Order: sequence, then C-alpha cells, then structure tokens
Amino acid sequence: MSSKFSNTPCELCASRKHSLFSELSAPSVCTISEFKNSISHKKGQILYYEGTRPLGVFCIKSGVVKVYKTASNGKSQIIHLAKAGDFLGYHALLSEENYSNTATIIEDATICFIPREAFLKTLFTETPFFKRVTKALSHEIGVMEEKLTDASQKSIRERLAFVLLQLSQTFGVEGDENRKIDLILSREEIASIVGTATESVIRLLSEFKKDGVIKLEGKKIIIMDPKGLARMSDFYA
Amino acid sequence: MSSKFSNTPCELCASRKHSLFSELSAPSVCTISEFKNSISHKKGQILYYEGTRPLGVFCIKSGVVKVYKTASNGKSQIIHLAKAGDFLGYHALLSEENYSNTATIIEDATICFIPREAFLKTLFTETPFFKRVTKALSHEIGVMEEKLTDASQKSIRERLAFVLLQLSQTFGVEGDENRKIDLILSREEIASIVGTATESVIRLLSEFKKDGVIKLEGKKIIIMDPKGLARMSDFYA
DNA sequence: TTGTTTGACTGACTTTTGTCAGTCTTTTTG
DNA sequence: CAAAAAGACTGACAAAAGTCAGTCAAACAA
Repeated sequence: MSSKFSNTPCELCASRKHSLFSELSAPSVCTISEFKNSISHKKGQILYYEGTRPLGVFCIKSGVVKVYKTASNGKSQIIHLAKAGDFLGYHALLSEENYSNTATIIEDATICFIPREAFLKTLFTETPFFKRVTKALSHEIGVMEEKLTDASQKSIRERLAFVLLQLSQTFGVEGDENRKIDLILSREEIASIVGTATESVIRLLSEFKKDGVIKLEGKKIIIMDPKGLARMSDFYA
Repeated sequence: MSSKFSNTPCELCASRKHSLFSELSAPSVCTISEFKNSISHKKGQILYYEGTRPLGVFCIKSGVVKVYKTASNGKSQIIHLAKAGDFLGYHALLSEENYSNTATIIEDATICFIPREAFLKTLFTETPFFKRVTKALSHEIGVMEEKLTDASQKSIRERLAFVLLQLSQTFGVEGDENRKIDLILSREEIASIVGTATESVIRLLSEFKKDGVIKLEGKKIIIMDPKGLARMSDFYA
C-alpha cells in the first residue's frame, strides 16, 4: 500500500516553511533530512494506532490526516485534521507514552517519518527548536481547552456552525463572495468532529442550506455567509 | 486580601516532592527559592484572569484552585482542579500568549509565585527540567483529548459518574469500605466540571444516592461503590 | 434573634438530540 | 453493465437534558 518515494531533502521541502522546522539551523535540517523517510499513503491507510509505541514523528508534506480517539461506545471523536506542514506523533514521543489516538489518511498524502533518535537529538541540542516545540505544545493546550469548553457548553447546532467556519479557515479556497471547503468529508466524519449523530449533521446541514448560509457543490461545502455562521455558532454574545 | 507569608525555601517545601521541581538541581532550587514569593489566599480570590498577561508561574503549596474558562453563554467550564504540588500558568508563559483561562481559589491556599525570568532561565539552562516540563505538557494534551472525547460522546450521567471517580482519586480520603471526596464543591461547580445544568447534577446525585453508589456527609460526597460508578461511567465496554 | 440571601432541591414542561427503520442515490465491484 | 454496497437522506418516535418557577433549608448579617 505505502510506497517509499524519492526523498526530497527537507531543505527543499515547501511545507517546511510553515512547520515546526521553519527556523531549524542548516546542519540540523541536514541531519533530519538524512534520517527521514518519505512515504506515500492512500486514503484509508492508518499511520499509527492508539495504544502502540511511537518510534518517531511524522511530518506531512501533502495530504490530510484525521487524528481521532475511539470512545467506549465505539464511536470515534476526531481531535484534529492535520495537513501539509503539520507534525504528528510528537506528543506521545515526548510524554514517553503510547499513542493516545489513531491517525488515518483521509486525502492521499506524502508523509515523512523521522526516527525517534534523530528527532530527539535535534530537539535536545537545538534550544531554539526545543523552545519552538514547547511553544507549540503549550499553544495546543489552550486550543484543547477551547474545544472542551465548546463541546461541553454549546449546542450541536452551534458546534456544527463553528466547525464549518474552522474548516473554511483551514481548508478553504476563495471564490467570489464565498469560500469553498476544499476537503471531502463524509457526514459521518463531520459528525465525529462535532461529536454527534450522523443524522443530526445531515438535518442541520440541510437546514443551513435552506437558510442560505451554505451551499453544496458535489461533496464539498461552500460557505455563503460566514458572518451568519459565526452568529449561529455563538461566536459573539 | 492576600498576605505575604514567611517564605519557606523550596528546598524544604513538602509539596515539591511530587511536583515538576522534584528533580531540579540544588543550585537551581536555590535560585528559584530566592526569587519566589509565597502568598496566602482565601477562598474566592482570583489568582489570574483569562486574557491577561502572565508574569510568572504559580506553584501550589497547599489549598485548591479551580481553573476555568467562561463560555460565550456566560456559563463557566472548569478545566482542572489544581492542588498542592501543581503548577499553574506555565502554558501561557511558554506559548507567549495571554492566559487562556481564569484561576480562582476554592480552598484556602498558600501559593508561591515565581517570576517569569527566574522560571525561564532555569528552564532553558537545565535540560532535564526542560524535558520534564515538556513531558508534562505532552501528557496533558493526551488528558485533554480524553476529556474532549468524553465530553462529546458520553451522556451527562456517565460524565458525572466519571467526574466523581476522578475526584475521589485526586481528593479522596480512605474510610472503611468507602472513600470520601475531601473537597467542598457547590452543585453549580460540579455542573461546571461536568458541563451541564445545576439541576441535572442535583437530580443525578440524588439518583446515585438512591442507588446506594454514593452517600452525602454534610457538603462532602462519599463513594460507596466505586465499581458501580465505573460501570455507570461506561469505563469498560 | 430575625430577616435576608444563597444554595439545594423538586416538579412540570419544552427543547434538543439520538435512535430506528426505511428509501433513495451514488459509488464500487464482479 | 448489473448487482451490491455504502452513503445520504427522511420521518416517526423516544430519551435525554435544559428551563422555569417555586419551595425549603442553611448560612450570614444586621
């Protein structure tokens, strides 16, 4: 399934620009580049499983990966959608625990694997990089607090509106007077992000469509009225 | 309101044993100790406010602090209850952002304040300490993922049962055949942890009491049947 | 001590959300 | 291409949870 690809050196990788590696020193970039392994993945493949031991970190060059946990009721909760430039699996490596979630490709991807030792060595010898990673970790905690608060306090309707806004910010492409979410997600996957039943997502989406705040173009969602969505998501007040 | 106290040196502080500082080198403990400031706080006082700039970190010597966010609907969501040995406010410091939450004393506390510079200097010069902090941050992310999944997928009943179990683990004192949660929380505060309405907490608690899994002793809750609670929280299955 | 405030609690009711069963449509595959 | 499978969707219904209004009890203050 996965095929090893020509290893573009990290020095030349376009997605590095906005990643944790953006300010890494030249020699370290070379070290990482030397040990890394670029692999091509198809939709549906699993990058790693919850509960297994991390052997390194992943850096996404292209494609989209969903990171999710499986709840005790069998349903899954999507924690995060990772795209080009994002790193995966460093939490588990740094906490010295097994993976706390599962990562699955949802849009064909090219992903580099950086073995544990090379990553940690660079981390501990390059303080600016270490600081950068720590900053990212701390930031993520704030993001998770926000998600937790929303999940506990907002209605499904508000949460769906908010998720659509976020998706349009992360995966949006500009049209005239609107914004298309350039990512194919099943209704079930949207439900797994929001944390609700698939049927609820379907009903709410058609409601949003009827109200003219969104439009469907094939499998993709177009945001027609971001301000309206923001109001529905209780972004103000 | 707050009164400055005799500064017990960190070297002698009992709560250091289990804190992030547990493996700090002797000279660094001295540096921290020299710059820190021990302050006594009464229930209801606010340690810091969401949205303000962090000037240092807090280390709890005794007492309990609730860390919470205020949602757009005005209700608050308790993220964490911090007790002796816990650190507060380092996320914001490390992410170089304003506080993402508010911290309020809920049980009279003595808390040391370590100024930004002293903390950061120690962090960046002592790699083992830095690693320890990073490990804690990464671990917390896993915990938050778990909380998010529970909040999105479990029923209020399951979540309340789970919260009671957690509280008994963190604040529990052993009795014969039972375990008392040695912390006074209002129903409203419990609701803010679970993320529900106060009335729902009241109703469910009396239901749990009727079923014999808990008992009330004054303002405190006693867990009579932890296994039963675990089953109710859908801990297995 | 008594009036006042606050928190705990209850019941009736509404709204939200989930579940189930089934149809229709699209995609996949033999 | 046809059959099968998966996904999108709908309606009816049930269950969960929130809201509102009000009582009761405890803590607090004058």
